[in-house]
Parts: sequence; C-alpha cells; structure tokens
Amino acid sequence: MEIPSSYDPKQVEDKWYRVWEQGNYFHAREDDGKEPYCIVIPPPNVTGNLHMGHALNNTLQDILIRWQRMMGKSALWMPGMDHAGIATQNVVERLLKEEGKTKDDLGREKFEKRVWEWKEQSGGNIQNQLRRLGCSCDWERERFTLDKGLSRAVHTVFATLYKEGLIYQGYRIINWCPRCETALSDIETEYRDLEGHLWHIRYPIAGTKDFIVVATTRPETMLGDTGVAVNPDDERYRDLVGKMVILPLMNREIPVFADHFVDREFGTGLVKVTPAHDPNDFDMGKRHNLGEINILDKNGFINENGGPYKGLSRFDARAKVVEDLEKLGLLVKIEKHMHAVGHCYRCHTIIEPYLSKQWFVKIKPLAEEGIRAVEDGRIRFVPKNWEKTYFEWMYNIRDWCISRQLWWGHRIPAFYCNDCEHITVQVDDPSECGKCKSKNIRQDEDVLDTWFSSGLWPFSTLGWPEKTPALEKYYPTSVLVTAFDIIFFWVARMIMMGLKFMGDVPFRDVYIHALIRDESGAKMSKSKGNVIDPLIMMEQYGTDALRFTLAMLAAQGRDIILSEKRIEGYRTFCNKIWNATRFILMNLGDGFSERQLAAEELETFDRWILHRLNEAIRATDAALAEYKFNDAAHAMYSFWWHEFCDWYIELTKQRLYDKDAGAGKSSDTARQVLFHVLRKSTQLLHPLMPFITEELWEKIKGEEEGLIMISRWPEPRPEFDFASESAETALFQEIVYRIRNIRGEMNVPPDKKAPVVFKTASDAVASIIRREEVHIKALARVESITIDANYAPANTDASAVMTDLEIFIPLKSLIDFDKERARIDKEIEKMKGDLGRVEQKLNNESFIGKAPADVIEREKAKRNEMAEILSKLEASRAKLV
RNA sequence: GGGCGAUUAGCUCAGUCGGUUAGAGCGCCUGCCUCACAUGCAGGAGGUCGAUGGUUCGAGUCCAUUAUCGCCCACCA
Repeated sequence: MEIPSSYDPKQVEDKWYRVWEQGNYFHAREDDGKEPYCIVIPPPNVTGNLHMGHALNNTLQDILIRWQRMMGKSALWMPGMDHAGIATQNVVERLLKEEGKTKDDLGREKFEKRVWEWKEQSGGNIQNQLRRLGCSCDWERERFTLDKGLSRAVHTVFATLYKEGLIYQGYRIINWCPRCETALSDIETEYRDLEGHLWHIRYPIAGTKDFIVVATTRPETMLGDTGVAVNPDDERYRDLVGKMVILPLMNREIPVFADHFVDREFGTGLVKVTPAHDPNDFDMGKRHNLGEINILDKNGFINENGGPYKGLSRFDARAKVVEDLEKLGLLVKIEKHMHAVGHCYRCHTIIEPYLSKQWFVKIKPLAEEGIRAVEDGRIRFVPKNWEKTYFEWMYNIRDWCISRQLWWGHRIPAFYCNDCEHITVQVDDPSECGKCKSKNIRQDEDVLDTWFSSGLWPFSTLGWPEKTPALEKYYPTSVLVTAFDIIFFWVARMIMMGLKFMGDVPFRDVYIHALIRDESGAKMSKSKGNVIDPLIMMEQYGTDALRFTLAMLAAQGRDIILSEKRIEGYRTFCNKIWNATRFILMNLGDGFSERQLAAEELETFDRWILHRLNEAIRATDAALAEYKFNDAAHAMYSFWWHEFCDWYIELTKQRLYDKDAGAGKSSDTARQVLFHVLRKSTQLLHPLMPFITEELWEKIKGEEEGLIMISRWPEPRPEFDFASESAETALFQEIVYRIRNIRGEMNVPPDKKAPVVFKTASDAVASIIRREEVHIKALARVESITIDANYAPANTDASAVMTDLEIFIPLKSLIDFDKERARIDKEIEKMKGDLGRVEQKLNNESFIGKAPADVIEREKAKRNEMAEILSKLEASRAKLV
C-alpha cells in the first residue's frame, strides 16, 4: 500500500464525515442498554457563522462525546439551533430594507413567513460548519427552538408559571431599544463607560426670583420632570421641601420633596425627577405620588408630551434643550462626566429606560432552588470559581422581563377578552374567554425572550412535556460546556427551569471554558478585524490541527490567546503521526498478523514503551475526567512524539534492519509491539483528532473491525507495567544523550563515528551497556564500545560524569581544549551550586530535626551522589591542560 | 463602589498535596537532506517565578500588603 509522505487533510475529512453520518454512527439509542452520557449543544443562533469561540466550544464537546462513546456509553450529543429573536428579525429586516420595504409593509403574517423562508435558505450555515469541525452530533434529533415540540414546551411552561403567579404583567421602567423597538431584559443591556456631560440647570422657585440648580446627564428628560428631590437630611435645602419650582421650557410647576435616595454629595444635591424615564425616579415617583409623563415614542423621538420638542430625536432634543436653556440663561455650567451608558446587546444602540407594560417572571422563588442545587453539589461548576459568579448574580437577581415587541419568536400565549378584559392563559390556544366565554378574544401581540425557550433546552429537546424514552434515559444530562459570558443568560435559567419542571438538575457538571483572544489579548470581534476564521484555518492546516490546538490551549481558568503559528505547529504533529504510521506499516512485512504479546518475549524497550503507553492512557483518562483538555493533549503529544517516535521507533530500527548486530531474532516482537502501541495510541488520539485517526485506522484495523470512532477505548494493562525496565531505559537514554551532547558541543560531524569508553564499577550499569550496545552505537553514532573499570583517560578525551558511570570519548586530534574545558567548567559550576544547596539543608539542624525521614534520606543520597560526580568532574578537568 | 482572574524563558503558557537540579511549544543559535517524516533529526543558549513582608526545616506553590494589567457586576441623577 502506497502512502504519501505527508498528511493531506483535504483527502480525508469530507470522506470520513460522510461515512460517519451516513452510517448513522452518531445516533444514540435509548434502548441500547448502555449507560447514558449526554451533552446538549449550546444552540448556535440560526443566523450564526462558525467563529473561533464556537470552534473551541464544540471541539471540547466532541472530545468528550467521542471519548465517552468509545468508553462504551450511550453517548448522545443533542444538536440544534436557536431562533435568536432579535438577531434574526434584524437580519431579515435588513434584507427587506434593501428591497425598500419595512416589516410593517408586509404585515406580521407575511413577515413571519418571510423569516421562515430565510431560515430555510440561508439560515443554519453553522450546522454544516460544525460538520466540518467533525462534530459527532446526533443530527437525527436536531431541534430548533421554534419547532412544534419546543413551542409546546414553551406554552406549557408559560401557562404553569402564570397559574402559579410566577409570571405576571407589570407597568414599569424597562430597558428599551429604540432601534429594535422592543423591551430588553437587564442582562441584555451592556453598559459602556462613556464620557458625557453633567449639565447644571436652574429651575426657578415659584413665586420668587430665586433659583435652584439641578444636575443631569440627560437634560432632554426634563421635559418629563414631575418633581425635584433632595435628601431629607440635607441642611442646605431644608427650607425648599414642599415648595414648587417652575420647570423651564415646559413652564410647569413641580414640587420639591425629600427622599433618602438622594446623594447629598453628588452634583448639587438636587435631583430632577423623571419617573417615566429613570428607574430610580420611577420608584421615587411612586413613593411621592408624582405621576409619570412619558415624553418618548417607541423610536426614541419626542412625543406630544414634549411640547415644542415633539418630533425631535432624543439626541436632537438634548441639543435643542441645552441650546434653549442657554438662551434663557438657565444653564449654569457643563462638566465632563464619565458614566455607564446602556447599549442594546444586539444592535448596540443606546437603550432608553422606558415605561411600559410588560410580562415578567417572578424569579426569586426559582432562584432559591437554583442556588441550593449548586450549594449542595448537585451541580458542579468546573472550574469551581465560577460558582461565585453564579451565586452573586442569583442572590441579587431581579424579575425577568420576558416580553419582546417583536414578530419573530414564541408569541405569548395570553389572550385578552375584548368583552370582560379577562386574560386567558392555557397550553392550547383558547377559542373563548376563560371567564365570560366570549369568543371575542385577542392574543397578546408580543413574543417571548429568546432565552425563555433556550432555558428549557435540556428537557424540551428530549421531548418534554411528553414523557419520552429519551427524556427518561438522558435527563439529567452529563455536562454542559459553555463560556462564562452566558452563565446568566442561559446556564442559570436552565438550572432554574430544569429544577422547576423536571424536579431535577439539567446537568451534573458545568464546564466553563475560556474566551478566545487574539495575539495581543484583545477579544476577537469582527469590528476589530482581528478574527482568526476557523474555517480558513481548517482549510489551511486541517481540522485536526485546529482541534488539537484548541484542546492544547484550553487550560482552565485562563483566556486563550490564539495565533495562527500555533495551529501551523500542530499541523506538523499530524504529519508526525502520519509518518510514524507509514514507517510501521512499511516494516510489518508480508503476512503480518497481530497476536497476543507474551511477557517473556519482551525486551527492555518493549517493556518500557508498553509501560509508558499505560501511563499515557491513565494520564489521558484522568485529564479528560477533569476537563483538563490541555493535559490530555499534552500527554498524547509527548507520548507520541518524544517517547514513541523519538525513542521506541528509533530503537526498533536496529532490530528490524541490523542483522549484523544479531538483533534480528527479536524483530517479530518489535513489529508486534510497534503495531500494538500504534493502534492504542491512535485510538487515544481519536477524540482530539478524529479525521486523521480514522484514516490511519483504516490502514491498521483488523479485517473484522469497524471504525475507530466506535472502537473500544484503550485500557491500561497492569501486566504491562514495568517499572524497573523504565528505570533502565532512563539510564540508557541518559547515556545516549551524554554522548550526543559531547558530539554536538564538540561539533563532531554526524558521519564521524566515535569510539567510547565506559568506566564503571557497577555490574548493573555495565551489563545494561553491554546488553544495549547495538542501540547505543546506533543512536549515539558510536564506533566501538569499551567497558573498563580502570580506564585511565588521556587528556584528549572528552568526558561526561554520571552516577556510577564515566563516559570518555577519545577525540585525539579532534578535541578542542577550550571548548571541552568550558563544557566541563559549566558542569562543575552547576554541580557546585546544587551541592552547596543540599549541604546547606543538611547542615541545618532544624531541617534534620523536623523534616520527614524520607526527605532527609533523599537529600543525603543526593549529596553523596553529587559529591562523587563533582570529584570526578574535577579530575577530568585537571587533565585538560 | 463591589467581585474575580492574571503576573514563571524573547513570545504563548503548564506547574497536582509545599519536598530531587522550575517544564513545554514557538522563536533564536550550531550541526545535519541519516533509507517514516526538512511539516524532519541532534545539540545549545535563555528564568533572582511582579514587589515586599510573613508562616514553615523547606515557598513558584500557603498567608498578608502592594504594583501593574484584564474581566464581570452595580439604579448615584
């Protein structure tokens, strides 16, 4: 079989994904009798395109799912998309605008139809992008937050909460986006520090020539002022309380009143009060019966309540108000002022606090359960410190505004009676008023917050409110994998809803992974143009290289700084694996068949690599179990490259090729071990690098065997734990390294083989050297080996000192005395330093008195060893004259 | 104003329960196209672990203070 000498992802990725998907290998069956393992995908927006955050998020989930699937679990990765109310409506409105139309031109029904059409044609790109990433989602079960079943779940939840009084209508200040023309919840408002101004404005006191001065950051709101507040303890203004002031521009008399809310230190200590446009003012207005004057329409333009300013945008109105105040001499001063201004999280327009009637969820009772579930460990955050963030928010949670003035979403299942005004709420749309039976009813115009339906995702996707086998088997799900930025939006709400409606947590673990930043540490965003596009990376370096990079960087508790270089680097790892496999296949020989390995036939290095394989399996399992993806990736990388390739494969070459060395007799064992380790370590790598491993597996699997993705996950084999052979191998490796070091430092050309003399009094060391002579010769490029306990080195010998062993390379005319002296001096200096530190410790009486005996023994042994090495080094140094 | 995190090699980062001589990748320097791989091989240089103080026989690791940077939350107009 001819295998190309470098790995080409393009040849394999699409091919294997098709095989997997068409072969139904991602499908998990409720009746398979296996232990369930389930992850629900954080549903990407239907408008979404795969960015690096998705790539990370989904790579990690796929690693877990593939790992668990190979471990024999019934591994279900539930995929789907979110209808993304505002985002999607915005996209379609933009398209309409290009046609010169607005949504109102179409009307609600046609607009909705239009959005569905858009969804069918251009929505859901991301599903195929996830396929490119190799995600092993159970696509058969794919759900959409607006599909029929999920809508039923939404209605059921709404009706239940309404009946229990946990959903109610309220008339209050909410966050309003004048561009999206909808209410937003508190967490959909992003605060940004902006430099604004603090305008100091005179309000004349009624019936006098005096003024008071109020300070405001939003002067246009004065059009809706209905009072001025002072702190009751503020001596300066005690006499003012109860008096009336004239509201300039509007020429309305408004009262001055006292309220503890007012901060005496801020501004002038006098606050203009606009109950319809500020939540605090609203509260004060309620306390003091001020009345509310709404001066804005839904687009943020001044309405008829703004008198002469009617028709101006809120920004123009601000300018005009300030200008007019100045003309009237009522503007005292303007200060620069930094303050946090709320913006719409979807379109980034400045939001307005706006008085309106909305639906709310009374969230405290739900939150209490949610807090308890994390406190008592039914849900575990990984890393744990995110629990604090969660608690902090949950303790201070405020009622959730769930109505949106949009057309795209779950229409609120509340029906108003036109005759008796009763509100009927039930799961199925009613045909008559639940109270007076009138048929003259109308449905609420608003839709629900997108996050209302995504909050039900872990059970609605499994079939709830029906009692399906899937729900029975896979709920609670095993783990939720997400980034911290949606803990409030999504994670907390799933927890609350799951507890409420399923009576159990929605997932056992919440793994919070990092955010991805660019090379300079900035958050990746399209507007900054610093995006690394995962699709381009996959195209360029292969999906497995990208996946491996992301896993390698996914250390807990830290953001990921991604650079293209890194991905390029792990492409070489793919190539390394590819070539290692190629080498092994080229050397198996005709008619090779795998057989059981017997302990007796194994040589030292066979035992060593089998032992290391066991350790690699253990390390990988342990790392993945704790969501330490970087540790898992690192364990595999160093095992593959620095143990299997650098050492074991190199060592087998003598056994495979070097007949003169008489090592040929063990070549069959070597082939068996190579093949065995190759198979196991390829499987180990599969969850991280699904494509290349599936491709290679095809070349190494048995005829009866199926795909690697459903093969059995490697298990450590205790009978292959060989501690003493591992120690011998470490000694062997150091010998080779020492010789190579001398060669490298002395610039001995690679084709120049050197004779080496080993001086040792240890029979054990001598026998290992004798036994591995062939390998030492090959790996260190040694011409001849002499073992001589009494060797008297010449001054032209380069030397290295180890415990119980000195190595001499007679370089003769090749020696560079200066270099050799410098090399030995460096070692002496280092050894002196290390020895000094150990001796200091051992001379410290309290160390001897208090440290555990084994630590002291270790230090003593270390001292003796180092002292011996040092004296030998000095002896070598003395000869270099 | 609260809270969280970071600070270790030129860069990006690991470092478990405090205990051998603090590691990796990339980059850099030297030598090699050695029959799996130049997307490679071998060797090398490079670190007072942000600062100060403390606990301890022993601190990159624990505690306190501090500096710098970053993030989240918050109704001071």
